[in-house]
Amino acid sequence: MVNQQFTFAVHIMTALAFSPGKVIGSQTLAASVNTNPVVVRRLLLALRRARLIETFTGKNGGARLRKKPREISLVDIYDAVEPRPVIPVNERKALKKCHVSCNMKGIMSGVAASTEDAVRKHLRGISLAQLVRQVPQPR
Amino acid sequence: MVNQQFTFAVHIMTALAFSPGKVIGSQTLAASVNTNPVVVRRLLLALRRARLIETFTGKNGGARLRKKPREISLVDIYDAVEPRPVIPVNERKALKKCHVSCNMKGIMSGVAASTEDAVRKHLRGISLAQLVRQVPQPR
DNA sequence: CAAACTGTAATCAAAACCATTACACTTAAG
DNA sequence: CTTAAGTGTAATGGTTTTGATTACAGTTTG
Repeated sequence: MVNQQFTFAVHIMTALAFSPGKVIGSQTLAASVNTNPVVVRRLLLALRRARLIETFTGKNGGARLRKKPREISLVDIYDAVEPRPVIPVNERKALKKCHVSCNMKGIMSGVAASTEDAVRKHLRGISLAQLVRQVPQPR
Repeated sequence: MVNQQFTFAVHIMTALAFSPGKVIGSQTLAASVNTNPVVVRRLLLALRRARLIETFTGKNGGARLRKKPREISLVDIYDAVEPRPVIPVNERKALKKCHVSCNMKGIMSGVAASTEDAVRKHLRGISLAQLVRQVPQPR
């Protein structure tokens, strides 16, 4: 399986959205995701850079959403963690005497870019609020 | 990200489409992609399984398209090589006492599936003929 | 001041990828 | 019918990517 950072980040954001206003530590989040607190902290930094959350150091520190779940879409999270492109372009050098080889990089770049757009457009249509709503709420 | 198999396969198919009816060997294709013939042959097998090409063993062997480029879309190639999902779901076991943790797998599965659909739908709209048309034709 | 955190660097191990070697089998051509 | 040129396929190896872990300095609360 490839790069779970996006998956982890969505999990973290859903957890934060599930406890509105509450500051949650990386330890707790890591337990929910079932990974290491350092892995979580690295993602929290990325999410903070994207201004989706704020973090607090020191005792009782942790993270909290900066926007309402309704105002956060999955593309925001996607952009925050900057995963590698869905379709990687072959960067090796082309065979000079081959027309196809010489043009494939440009052609595939187009395919890769439009596919990336399609993914981002799709993710833009899914809000964090929608995901939180799918968690049974026994509160 | 999807691995380069899809990218390689598209390159191979474009090369085959560029020389209609001609049987091309894995050596030649490998040179165009700039990879190893064995890598190409493995992809050719996948493309054959998907009935997109036919292959010939023995001297002057190689591969050839079974359909017109206009009738082959990138999703056909995508399905042939079966890349890993664009969004991997976290398969680890959930933290029992955490509602979010217990439901994330289901929630992310939905996101992953719909994203995969979006990618496939996008690729369905791109034909091999369109790609070949982007190769300058000095013939 | 002590306890509980974050921020961050460094290191490790496992997994994913692709390249490569090797070789049996097939076919075309002389 | 023999040779050259291919495919089909397994096995192995090296590199890169990823995520886990350890370590520790700095921050904040009580």
